[in-house]
Amino acid sequence: MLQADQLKPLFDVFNLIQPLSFQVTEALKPLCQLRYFKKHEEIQAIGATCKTVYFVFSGAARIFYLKDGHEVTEYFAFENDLIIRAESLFTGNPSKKAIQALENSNVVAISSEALFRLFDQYPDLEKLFNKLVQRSYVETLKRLENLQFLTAEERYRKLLTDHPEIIQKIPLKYIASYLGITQVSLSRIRSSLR
Amino acid sequence: MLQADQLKPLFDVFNLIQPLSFQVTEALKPLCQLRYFKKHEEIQAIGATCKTVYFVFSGAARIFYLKDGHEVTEYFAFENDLIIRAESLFTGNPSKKAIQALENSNVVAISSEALFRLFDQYPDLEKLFNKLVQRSYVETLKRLENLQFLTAEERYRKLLTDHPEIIQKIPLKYIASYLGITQVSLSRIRSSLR
DNA sequence: CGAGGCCTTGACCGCGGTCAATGCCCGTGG
DNA sequence: CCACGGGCATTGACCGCGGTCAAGGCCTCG
Repeated sequence: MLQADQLKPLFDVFNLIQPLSFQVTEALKPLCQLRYFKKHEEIQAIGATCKTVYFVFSGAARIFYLKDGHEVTEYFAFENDLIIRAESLFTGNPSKKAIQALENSNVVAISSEALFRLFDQYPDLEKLFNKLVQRSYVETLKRLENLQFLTAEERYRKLLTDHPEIIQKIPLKYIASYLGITQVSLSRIRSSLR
Repeated sequence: MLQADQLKPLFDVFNLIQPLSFQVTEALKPLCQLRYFKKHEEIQAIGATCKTVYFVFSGAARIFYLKDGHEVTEYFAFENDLIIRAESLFTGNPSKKAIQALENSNVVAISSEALFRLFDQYPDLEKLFNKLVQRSYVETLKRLENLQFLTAEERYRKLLTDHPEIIQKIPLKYIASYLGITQVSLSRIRSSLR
């Protein structure tokens, strides 16, 4: 079970995005399940409909899907990052994507149904959720621009400056498909930069 | 000025996404400005901060930006489609993107500030807006997947089946950059399919 | 110490880019 | 009405980025 203030760091982040009253915070806490996953463990499987909103509490995770038999990584999440498979959560369709722990991780899991049920009572909670979604959307738009008109090398350099934590902590094979290239090409790009 | 029920078709679409009470509808109407743009006319210029939510009432429009001196099309909007430059509207930063009419078009323009001010009073209006944003987000995710791991030809074929209206109505030079390729390559792809 | 996963490197090739010439369509003015 | 000009699409020649296939080195872990 949750200890009294175990979730405080996460709630502090929420408050920076959308100030939450004491009441809202107390209503949200019981929905937060802290779950532990070992490195490489599956947090959600391909084919499940997304009915849970996750936050990385400690560790790291990724969203990936299968394309012609090999894995394509779509998103990396670190501490306090939101993880949703929007194309399933917002449509109700089963997701083709899986969520996997990349390190031993603690993850906060919130039932989306229970969360959404609180929205009428606590508009600020709805606002928080929507602001988080908006941030994800803006991030996705940036990635789209990069994929649309940068070379593989430019995309790698941009990742180096914008998200050095990814380069440091994540195996190259996952980074390659995230950048839209093969492991082999990424390896060549890296060696050409030295 | 707006005639009595001129906006009805658009509001009908809204109601399918999120049912709106008579009161909400009446509160929203005064915010809706119907504006006319000629083909090729600029609806919003590059550099402006996005403070307006647009809907295409009739006609067509696109969002584009400049990359190394030439235009990259990011989005096409047709009847009843939402147009926002999310990366500016949600961050408050000036947008590097422009909105342009592709045909003689009627566009519904809503001040985002005025709209957001109604949200506390009319939660259903906020829900409608957020559902529209969620749809845009899901669309963007799909485009990202396509760009990440389909060939140019596969992306073109997908556009043919998913959005034939784009192929029919939009000049190829705009479609090319939307697909992440050059006009020349698109031309070759098209000829190879016959 | 062996097995397997991850990264690197080499050889080769094809998709899509650039540059440039040509054709086509359409609006404008003589 | 035709002549001209400009924008859009097509086509050809050429090239380089990034893909595939395969071999080899290096860790980690059993």
